[in-house]
Amino acid sequence: MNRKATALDVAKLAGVSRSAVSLVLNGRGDGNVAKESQVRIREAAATLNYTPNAIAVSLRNRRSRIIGIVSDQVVTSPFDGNIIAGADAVARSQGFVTVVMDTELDEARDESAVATLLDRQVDGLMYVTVGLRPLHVPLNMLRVPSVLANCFDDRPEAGVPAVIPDEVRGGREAAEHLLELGHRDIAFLAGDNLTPAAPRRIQGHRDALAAAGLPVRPDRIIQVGWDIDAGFHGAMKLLDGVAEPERPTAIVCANDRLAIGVVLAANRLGLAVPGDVSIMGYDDEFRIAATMVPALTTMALPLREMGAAAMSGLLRELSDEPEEHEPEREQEDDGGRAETLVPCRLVVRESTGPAPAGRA
Amino acid sequence: MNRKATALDVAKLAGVSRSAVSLVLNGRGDGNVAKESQVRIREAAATLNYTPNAIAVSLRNRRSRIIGIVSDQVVTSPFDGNIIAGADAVARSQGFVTVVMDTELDEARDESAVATLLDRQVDGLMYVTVGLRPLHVPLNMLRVPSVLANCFDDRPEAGVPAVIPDEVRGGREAAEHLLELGHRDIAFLAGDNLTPAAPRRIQGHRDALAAAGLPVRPDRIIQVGWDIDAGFHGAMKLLDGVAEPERPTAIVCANDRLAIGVVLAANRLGLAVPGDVSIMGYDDEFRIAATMVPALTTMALPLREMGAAAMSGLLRELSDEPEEHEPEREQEDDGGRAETLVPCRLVVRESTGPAPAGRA
DNA sequence: TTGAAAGCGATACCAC
DNA sequence: GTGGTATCGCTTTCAA
Repeated sequence: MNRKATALDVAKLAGVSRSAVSLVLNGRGDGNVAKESQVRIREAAATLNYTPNAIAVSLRNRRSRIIGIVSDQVVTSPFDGNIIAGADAVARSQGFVTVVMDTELDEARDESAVATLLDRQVDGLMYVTVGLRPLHVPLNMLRVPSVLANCFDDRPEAGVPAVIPDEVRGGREAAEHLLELGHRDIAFLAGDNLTPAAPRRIQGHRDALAAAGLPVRPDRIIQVGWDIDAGFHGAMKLLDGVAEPERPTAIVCANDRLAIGVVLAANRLGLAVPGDVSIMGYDDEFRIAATMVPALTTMALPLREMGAAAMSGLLRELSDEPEEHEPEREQEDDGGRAETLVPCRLVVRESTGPAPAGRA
Repeated sequence: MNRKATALDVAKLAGVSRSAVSLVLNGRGDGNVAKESQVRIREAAATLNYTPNAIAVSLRNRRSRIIGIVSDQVVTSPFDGNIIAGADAVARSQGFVTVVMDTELDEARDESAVATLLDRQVDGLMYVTVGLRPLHVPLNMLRVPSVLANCFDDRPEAGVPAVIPDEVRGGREAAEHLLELGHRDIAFLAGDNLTPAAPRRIQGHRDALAAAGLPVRPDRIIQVGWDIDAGFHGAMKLLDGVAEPERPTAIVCANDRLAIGVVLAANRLGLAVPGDVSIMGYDDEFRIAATMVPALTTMALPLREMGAAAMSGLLRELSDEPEEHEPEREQEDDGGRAETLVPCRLVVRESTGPAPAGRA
């Protein structure tokens, strides 16, 4: 066990040539190598505890069965890690492994991370971000099949397929849930527009209200921030000292931390959730939404699904063009960059309920 | 740009041999290659946009300047990502890159993750966990210099250095903060003992009370769980319907989510924080502790520092034995496995204050 | 000062 | 059916 065994060691022990070893261990033995030799080779490999040196294999084959994942800060931040989990599961199921490099949001490191990965002969690349966002893909990413998860390149010529959540629909279905519960005065709390997630969710919200024939009051859409304190202050503005008929009966928050702030405010004001006011979150943040008191009704981001879909697409592309990557063949079949929308999932828990009597 | 340039291309363009290229580009040009050739080589490399094929280099050198990081679920869970950030920063500063593989808490994948990394010729290995925990290091990890971050192997023969937070001291200093504010009746809320973090923090808490000559009431140590709802119910037990003189004036939570639950309960009961009861968190969870209402006083886990310390130690070991790793030389200088304790950091915010008048 | 040649470990073609 | 050999891209030693 001192130094790892090589194919040559196996060959010697089995009394055959290196080529025979290679053929047998790669499943191409039948019809090429005598059955008897095959057995001896396998035995030798087993006793020597032989595994091929992956470096040598990739050097030779110019392909590594490794998918490189570049993350803007998925690894180091608390969010969206399940995108990577979903991607990794799919990759593993097809005999690929993933390695991740995190740039900690430093765009200057994009190119070099990709270069490092490319130098290691990754077969494909995936770029993952925390939160939906547009970006310019690092140019060298185009050298191998690539995919974007939770982000997209809005320059049409980029041509890198993207997998993102269907935020508009998510916003719409959140509102529809509340509408079905009889709410007619629904506020929406979100952060800034730095991420397109905010305007898209709001858009869906508006769509739903409009479809229900309800007016969209501008003062019911509040963009305050993304954290607990923002939710708290936003809710105070909406609820504190406001007479009951003027109070919204439900508040949709663009993430679960905002919702925590809103609940905190409601508690402070002596308002029952969901008795007096229904509160929805968004994201279904792990260890947050489900354990809140009350447990948060929320719109779950399809993180694992997104990662899985992105990786599936990437591997499909990989197997389609087994030999050489042609960056020229830019246009997708549908004549543009492919953008896959994955639907969010409504999770009903305890923080939403019927509108208070008389307000429906 | 179609196919990557190789050293041979550079040599041809510069009109020299491949060896010359190698020498010059690796800084060993002076004294071996004519100054003039050196210039031509560098120019050629630049125009061809040449970077050495990392795979070939590692095959040749049997070393890659890559550190493999195995994570139990740091990547995919929301916690402790900054350990990796800290480690990566140090590695990068010394010309190493890190690649991460996450096992999603599936111990069966430990060995294979390490094997994959080893097959790629990583020069060193780091194992990182979410939350302090004991483990059995994968055996094959001993083949290269390795280090544990946020975890430890309690079998003395393992001999892998570990970097972990000083939880006992953290628990002690949390209590001391409250003691200094005049609190005399302090409760402690934690989760189960599945992670040694709980008993260690409690130990520190007891130590501090004992040192202050205060009794440690068993009913003031409550182990309920790690999530918001656990904090809520624990707090209700402590505070609901309890007459003021019998109520603890401060509650230390073993993480920030528990603290959220406690604040929620206090709000519900009409108790002011910190006016009626002071509440401390632990971890300084990103985007949670600082933005709570009120902002949480907490004991910050030194995640970045731990990652940095672990990586520094690993790289030091790597440069100490540049040639061959000898797994035999097991004993550390101090005669046992080295365990580095990194102190936690008290962060005072708004959720703690002086004990209520008459209760100090 | 320069270049030829020998590996690093594995694969695949091609004679035998 | 089998094994020799070129090759992947680079580093390093050794002659010239």
